[in-house]
Amino acid sequence: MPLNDIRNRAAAALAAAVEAEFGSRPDEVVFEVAPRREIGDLAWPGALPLAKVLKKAPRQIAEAVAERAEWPPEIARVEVAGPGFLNLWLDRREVLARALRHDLTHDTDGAGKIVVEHTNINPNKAAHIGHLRNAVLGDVLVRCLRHLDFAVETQNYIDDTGVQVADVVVGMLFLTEAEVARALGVETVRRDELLAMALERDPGGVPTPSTSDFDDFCWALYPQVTARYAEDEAFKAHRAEVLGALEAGFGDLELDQAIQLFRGAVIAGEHCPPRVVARFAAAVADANVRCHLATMARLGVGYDVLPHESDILHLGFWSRAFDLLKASNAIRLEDQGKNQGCWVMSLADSPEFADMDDPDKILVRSNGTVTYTGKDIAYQLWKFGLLVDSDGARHDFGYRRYADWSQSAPAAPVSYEIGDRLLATTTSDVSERLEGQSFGSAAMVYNVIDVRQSYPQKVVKEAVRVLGHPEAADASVHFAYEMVALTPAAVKFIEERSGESFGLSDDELSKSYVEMSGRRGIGVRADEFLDVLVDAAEDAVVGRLEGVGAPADVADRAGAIAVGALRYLMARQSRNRVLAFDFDEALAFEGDTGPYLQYSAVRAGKIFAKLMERRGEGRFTADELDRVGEIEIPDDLWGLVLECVRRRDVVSQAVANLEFSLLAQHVHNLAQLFHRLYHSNPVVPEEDAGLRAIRRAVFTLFVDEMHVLLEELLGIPIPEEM
RNA sequence: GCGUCGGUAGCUCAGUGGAUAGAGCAUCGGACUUCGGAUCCGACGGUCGGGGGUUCGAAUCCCUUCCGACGCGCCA
Repeated sequence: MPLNDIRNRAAAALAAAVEAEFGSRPDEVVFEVAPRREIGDLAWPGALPLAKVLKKAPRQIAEAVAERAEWPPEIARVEVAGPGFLNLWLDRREVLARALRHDLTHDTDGAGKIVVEHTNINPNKAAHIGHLRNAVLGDVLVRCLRHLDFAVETQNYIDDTGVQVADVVVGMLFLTEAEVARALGVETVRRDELLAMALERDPGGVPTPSTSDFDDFCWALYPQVTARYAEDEAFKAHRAEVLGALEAGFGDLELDQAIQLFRGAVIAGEHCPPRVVARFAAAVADANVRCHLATMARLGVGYDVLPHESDILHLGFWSRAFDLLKASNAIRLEDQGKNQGCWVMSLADSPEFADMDDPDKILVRSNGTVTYTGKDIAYQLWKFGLLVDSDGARHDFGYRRYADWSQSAPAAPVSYEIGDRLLATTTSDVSERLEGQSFGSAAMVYNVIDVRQSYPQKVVKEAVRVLGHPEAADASVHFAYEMVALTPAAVKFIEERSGESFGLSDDELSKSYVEMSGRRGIGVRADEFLDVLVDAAEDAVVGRLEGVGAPADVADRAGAIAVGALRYLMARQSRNRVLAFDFDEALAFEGDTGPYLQYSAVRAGKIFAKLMERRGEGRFTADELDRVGEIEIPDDLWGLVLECVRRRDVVSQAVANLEFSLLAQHVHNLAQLFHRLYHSNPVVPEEDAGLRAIRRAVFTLFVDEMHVLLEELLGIPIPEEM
C-alpha cells in the first residue's frame, strides 16, 4: 500500500533538509500517523530531541526544516504544532487513487525460504483449545510472511515414537476390557474386538471431523492410563515394554495382519508379539494425525510437510549431529561429578546462561540414549540444511505424498479430497523422493512452541551457534506464546455437561484459571468446542431472521461465523498472556469479536449489491476517479482511507514483534470506523451523484481491504450473508 | 536462589518515549420510516501494583520493592 512508500520519501526529504539546514543527518526519521485527523495525517516528533543537540528551540528547528524540505507531491500541507511537532497533510485524492489502483511497493529483496513449524500436537489424543492457539498463531504468521512475499514452508512435527503414544497403546493392551470399552462408549467385549473397533475410527485418507473419532477415544483412554500408573507402580512396566517394542519396529507388517495376530494371541491367552505392538503404535499415531489434520482443516489450516520423529531416529539424524558436535568440541563426556558418564554441552560462554547454577545441558544420558533436546538440535540443523554428512552431502529424509489439499478461498476450510497443494510426509527410505520438491534448508526458522519450552529452545539455538553457524542461530526464532487455561466457570460448565468430576481441589478452583491437562483429561477438545460454536452461530443466524426459518446456506454461514469467532479470539490477545478460556466470552458474537468484523464486511458488500440492483452502479475504480473532476474527501471518510492504506506497516510490525494482536486491533479499528460512517454516509439513497461517488470509492476500498485482512491474513472467512 | 513473563476502568484486554491512556463486556440513557440493529450515539467508570530515577515529555526506559504465573530434569 502506498503509505509506507510516501512515508519513506517524506522521511528522505526531511533528512536531507535537516542536513542542509544544520549540517548533520539524523540517524532515523520516523513519521508516525498523527493521533487525530484534525492535527494532520503524518507527524514527526524528531525536532524535540534534536533541540538539545542543536541547542535551538524545537519549534524553530521544525519550522526551518519544513521550509527547506522538498516534499514529495503527495504531501499537501505542512505545519508546526505544539512544542515542535511537524505535521503533514496528505493529498487525499492522490492517495485514494493509488489505493484504488492497488499500487504496491515490494521491499522483500529475494530473501531465502522461511520454515514455520507449528501445531506439533502429540499424536496420542484429540487436539484441545490450547493446540488451536498454537495453530492459529502459526498459521497467521505463515499468512503474513507470504503476504510480505516470503517463500514459506509449513511444517507440522509428528512425535510418533514418544512416551505419550506408548501410553495409549499401554491402555489399549493392558487396561481392563471394561475400561477400554468405556473409553469407546460401547459394551464390554473381547479385547481384540475392542481394538479393531477403535482402529475403525481412524478417519483414513479423507478425514471428516467429529467428536467420536479415534482421537476422542484416545482422549478418554489416556487419563485412565495415567491414573493407573499413579495407583499401581507395577503397571509402569508396560510402558517400558511398549517403548521397547516401538524401538525394535515392525518391519513390513500390515495393520490387518497385526490385528489377526493379536486376535490369535488373545484367544490363545498369549502375550502380544512386540512387532504387533509396534504396528499398533504406528496406527495410533497416524490415526491421531489424520484426526488432527481434519480438525485444523475446519479452520483453514494446512501444511506442506509432516516430519516424523521415527524417521529422525531411523535415519540417524542424531548420530550425525553427535559427530558434528564432537568434532567442533561443543560437547564433552563428563568423567566425574553428578553428570558422570553423560555427554554435556556447556552453556557457560553464552551470556544468557552464564548465571545459572549448572550451565551444562545433558544431551546424551549415561545409559547412552539421547535426550529430547539432543534430537531437537539435529532437527534444527536439518531445517537449515546444516546437517551434513562427512562427504558434504545433506543428511535428508525420504519423502512421500501424504495427501493433496486445496482451499476454495483464502480462508475456506481445507479440503483433502483433491487439490493443487501437496502435503508430504517424511519416510525412512531416502530413495523415496518427490519430483520437484525440496524441504528444509531454510534461511530462517520460526518454531511456534509454548513459552514453557523457552529454555530448551535457547539451548538448541546456542548449539547451532557453537557448531559454527551464528547466522543460523540468529535466524532461529522461538515464537513463544502463553498457554490456554480454563476459567473455573468453564471447568464447572464442562463437569456439569459431562456429569463427571475432574476431582480438582478447592485450592485449584480458587485460582483465576485452571491449567488444561491431557493426562488428567481436563480440557476442552477443539472439535467439541467448534461444534458448540457452530450450534450457537446457527441459533444466532436463525434467531435474527425472526421466524423466517433457516436459510438454505445456514451451515456455511454458521461455519464461517464459528471460525471467525475462534480465530479472532486467538489472535486478538497478546501472546505472552495466559488465555483464560471462558465459554460466555468465546461464544460472544457482538462487540470486539470476529463476527463483528465479518459483519462489517458483509454489510459493506451489501451496499454494492443494492447499488447495482437499484441504480446500476458497481464498484468504484481508479479510472472513474480520473474521469470525475473536482472532488473533496471529507474528514470522516478520509480517516477510513488513511487507515486502509496502512496495511503493510501493520503487517510488518506484527511479524517483527510476532504480535498479531496488533493486526487484530487494526482490523477492529477499521471495522469500527466503517460502522460509524455507515450510519452517516448512506450510498444507495443518496441523490447527489458526487457524494455518492466519493462514498462508493471509499467503501470499495474498505471492502477490498477487509477481504485481504480477514481472509488472506487472519484466515477469517467472510460469508455471503450472516 | 537465578531467570522469563504478567499486574492498566467493576470484569476481560489493547496501548511503538510523544499531543486528551483506549476497546469490549457489564450498568444506565438514547438513535434511524434510509444500503441489515451481530449496528450506532451518549453517560458512568483510571493513584497505569507501590516507591525512586532518567527525560522537554514515561503506562512505555533504568533501579528498587510487592503480588501472581512459568522455567531452570539423565521428562518429553
